[in-house]
Order: sequence, then structure tokens, then C-alpha cells
Amino acid sequence: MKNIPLQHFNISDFQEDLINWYQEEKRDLPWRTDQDPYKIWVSEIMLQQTKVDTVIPYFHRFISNFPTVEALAAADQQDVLKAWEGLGYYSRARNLQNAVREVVATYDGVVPDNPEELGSLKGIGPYTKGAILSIAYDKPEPAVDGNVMRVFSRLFYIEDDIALPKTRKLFEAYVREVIDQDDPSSFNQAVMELGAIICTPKSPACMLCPVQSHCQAYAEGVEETLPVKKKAKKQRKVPYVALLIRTPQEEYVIEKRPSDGLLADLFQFPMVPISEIGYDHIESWFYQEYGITLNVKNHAGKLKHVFSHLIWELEIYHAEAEITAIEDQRLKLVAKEDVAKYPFPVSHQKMMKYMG
DNA sequence: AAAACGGGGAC
DNA sequence: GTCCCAGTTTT
Repeated sequence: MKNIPLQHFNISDFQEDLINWYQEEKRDLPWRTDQDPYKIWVSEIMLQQTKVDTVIPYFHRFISNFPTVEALAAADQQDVLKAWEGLGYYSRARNLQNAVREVVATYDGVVPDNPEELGSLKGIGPYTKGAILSIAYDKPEPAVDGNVMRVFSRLFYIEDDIALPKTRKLFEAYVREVIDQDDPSSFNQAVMELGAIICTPKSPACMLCPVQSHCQAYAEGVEETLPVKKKAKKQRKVPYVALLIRTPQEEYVIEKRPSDGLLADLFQFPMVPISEIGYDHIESWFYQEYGITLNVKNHAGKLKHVFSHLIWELEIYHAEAEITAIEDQRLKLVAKEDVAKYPFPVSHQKMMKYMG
């Protein structure tokens, strides 16, 4: 491991200043009511790339629906995805349920308390592993997320690109040097809380910071220039015609997406990749793909939906199909009032407003 | 190392 | 519009 230069850094004073501030200022969050490893786990998965305020209502609903590892292990995937609907990164939900089933099958329903077994579970990477070990089991393990990298890059004036995988390992080495061995749970949560409330990406509140006196970036007046992060490339646009297909008996055609890739296992209204076939061949493409004869009617509206890596441009059309049953396993005929029982991505939830 | 993988809120 | 959020998996 890399040698960490800390000769001008008072570790115990830093721990005391940080943790005292945390005990005083920490928010009341629903996953801080006890140390149940399952609830800590669920919260940490939901919090990946997702703000605390967004997670709170989902966490309440999820724990109410699936209060234990046994309950989640026994649930239908459809119901789990429905509880995750709108939260994004849906592989988190599928991986969580897979991992919980492994915990029930292999570990007698007890969430592992060691890095090897915990880290081998689906969806538990280096951050989540450290978070569960420290918060649920009081183990002095680093839990390096975006907050930790920002706070530590400023504390120690580290200019490494935090977008690079190897940089996270560097920060883990720093955390191992300065983590409080007696209360690693409070230490890790305090750094993240500090990053969320004080040491923010823009305009950090250094005048309110409990560890200002320990901060090298503040001393040099460069806190706003850290951390260094390569910027993401912009998304490519993908145009589709999205179809609200109605049958004579007032049912709609919905489709289950494939079990891998984007929005895996969620439902949607059928979409025609317009850049590949053009507007003149929608009905023939649809017949070739699904074996259903379509009568495309009027334009209903348009929707732009931005993902992290691409942009959907949806032109919404009404259509009719003279069918009473469907062969294709991907498709379902569903009454209008039943559509919302299935898990849909937000883009297609918005499409429901255009149903007749 | 880079890309895939959602959605929302702050500015 | 930009940034990025209590990241992980796949390529």
C-alpha cells in the first residue's frame, strides 16, 4: 500500500472534532433508528447515486413491504421492482433480492459480518461493503463514496482524478489511517454527512466546518478547485416512436423488457427504433417483430427522457390492433386501470397520461 | 480504463 | 444547460 504523508495532521483531534459535530448535527434518518444489518443494507443500496431526500419515502415503503431478509427473499421480483419504480438503476433491486436469497440460503438469513463473504454478494461493492461493516457491525473499514473523496481531497489537498478507479483505493488508504477505531460507524457517517451538508461540491460552507482547522485546501484557499474530476461525455440521442396500442375491447398492449441491459425486466409501451427504419415502415416493422397488424392513428405528443448515458426522444402515437389475444411472450394485453400495476420506468409512466 | 446503468434536484 | 448524488457491474 502507498505511503500516506500525515506528519502535520493530528488524527485524534480530527476524529474528536468530526464526531462531536456529527453527534450534534446528524439528521434523523429512518435507517438510523437501529443497527439492523438488513435495513442498513437496503438503505445503502438505495443511496447509491441517489440523494437522501429521494430515498426516504422509498425506504419506508420498501421496509414496510419487505421487513426482513426472509420477506424479501420470498417476494415476487415484479413486486420488488414495483417498489423500486422511479428510483432508477433497477439492477440494484434485482441484485439486492438475489443477494438476500443467497443470505437466506447460505448464511441462514444472517447478513455476513466479514469483508470476504459480504463483498461476494451481488450489488455489494467496495463502498457498500465498508458501509455495512462499519455501520451495522462497528468494524473499522473504509466506506469511500463521492462525499468521502470530496472531503478528503480537500483535507489533504489531493489532486488525483476521482473519476479514475484507482483513486478510490488511494482514499481508502487515507481512511484506514485516520478512521476512529472505537466508533468507525460514526466516523464514516460523519464524513459523508459533512460532505452532504458542509463540504458541498460548490460553495462549501467552510465557515461552519468543524474540521476547518485540519483542512489543507482551506488553508491554501483552493477548496473550490477540489476534487479534480474528468467530465463526462455527453449523451447520444436515440429517437423512437412509442405506441399506445388499443384493442377493440379497450385493452392496451404493454411489453416486458429483456432481463439484461437498460431498464431490465421493467414494462413499457412498445417502441419502434425510428432511426433504424424511418417513419414509413412502422407498421411493417411491427408486424415483422411481433406478428401484429397495426393501424397507427394520430400523434399524441412527444417526450424527451434523459439518462446518464443517452437521451430518448419519444414521439407518442395512438394505434389500434384488431386482436383479442397475443402470441408473443414479451407482450401483454392489459385493461387501462391495470396498467399501473406493472413496474414502468418514469418515461413510460408519463406516457400513461396520454391513454384514452 | 471506460462504458453501461436512472432519475431528480440544485444552480 | 451543468453537475452529481452514501456506486456496481460489465466490457
